[in-house]
Amino acid sequence: MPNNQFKRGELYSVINGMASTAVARRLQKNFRTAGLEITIEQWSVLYHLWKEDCLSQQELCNRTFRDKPSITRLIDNLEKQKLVKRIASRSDRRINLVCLTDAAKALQDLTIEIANQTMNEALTGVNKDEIDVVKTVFQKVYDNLT
Amino acid sequence: MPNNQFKRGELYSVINGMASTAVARRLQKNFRTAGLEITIEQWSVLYHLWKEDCLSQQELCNRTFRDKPSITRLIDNLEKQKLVKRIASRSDRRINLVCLTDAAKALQDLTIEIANQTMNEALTGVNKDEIDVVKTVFQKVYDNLT
DNA sequence: GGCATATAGTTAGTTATGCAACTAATTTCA
DNA sequence: TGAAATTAGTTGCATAACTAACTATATGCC
Repeated sequence: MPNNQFKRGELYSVINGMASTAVARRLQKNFRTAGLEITIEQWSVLYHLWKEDCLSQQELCNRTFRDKPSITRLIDNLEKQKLVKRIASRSDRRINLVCLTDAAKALQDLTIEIANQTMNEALTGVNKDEIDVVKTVFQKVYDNLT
Repeated sequence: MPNNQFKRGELYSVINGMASTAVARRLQKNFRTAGLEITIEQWSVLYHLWKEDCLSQQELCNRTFRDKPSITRLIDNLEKQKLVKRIASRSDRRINLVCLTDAAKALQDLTIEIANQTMNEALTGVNKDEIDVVKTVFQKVYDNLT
C-alpha cells in the first residue's frame, strides 16, 4: 500500500487541526454564552461522573483518554470550584473516589443540552450513515494504536 | 431532528478524546524515537512552510487553524531552535515573513516519511471510501461552524 | 491632511497536556 | 513473612491553547 494513496498527511491535518478544534471551540463559547464557567475538559470529566458517580481517578483516566497528571489537575480545579470532592476509598487507601457535589449535579441538564445543540449545529447536513463511518474509523484508529 | 438521534455526545467524545489524540501521541513518539526534537505542533507549522516558504504569521494562522498568540509562540520556539527566521516584509512593516532555515529544510523528507508511516499504522484496515467520508464530514463540520 | 478603523503581531494570565520522577499503598510470590 | 513488583496518585518542567488587552502600522474616508 503506497504511502500517498490516501493523502494521509492531509487527513492528519484535517483530523487534528480543523473539525475537532472547531467543535471544541464552539462548545466552549456556547458554555460561556450560557454563563457557565467550566472548560470543556472539566465538562468531559463531569460527563463521565454523571453517567457513574464516584469513580477513581484512574478510572477517569481510562474513560476520558487522559493521563494521570492531567486528571489530577483537572480534579484539582474542579475541587476549587466545588464541583467535585475527593473521598478516600475505604477498601484501598491509594484510591481517591471523585464524587459530584450538588452544584455539579445541577449543571448536568443544561450543559448536556448545550452540547447536543452544538453537535446539531456542527452536524447539519451530515447523515447517520456518515456518522457511523466516522465512529468506525476512529475506533479502528484507536485500536490500531493502543 | 431529535437530539439523541446520533448519540452526538458520544461522537463528540470520540472526536475529541480518542482517535485524534492517539494519532498525535503516536506521531510525537515516533518523532522522538527518530531523534527529532520537534513537537507535532511545530511540525505542522513547518509542514505548511515546506509547501510554501516565507508566509506571514497571519497566513500561518489561517493554514494551521491556530490563533495569533499560538503562532507567535510556536514561531518563538522554532526560532530558538534555529528552524525558522522572522524577516520583516518590505511592503508592509507590520508583517513578519516566516522563512525556513537550511536545518528545517533538511528535516522535511524524514519527518514526512515518519508521518506517513504513522498514518499507515493508524489507518490499517480503513479503506479509501471510509477516509473520504471522514474528510467530507469534517469539512462539513468545519463549514457549519465558521 | 488627519481622524477613525482595521490589520499584524506581542504580552499577560489561566488552563491543559505530555513526560519523567517521585511517594505511598497494595499485591505477588519465593 | 518480607522483598520485589505493581498500582494510584502527585509534583516539576516544558510546550501549547484561549481570551483579553496592548503596540505599531496601514487603510478609508471626509
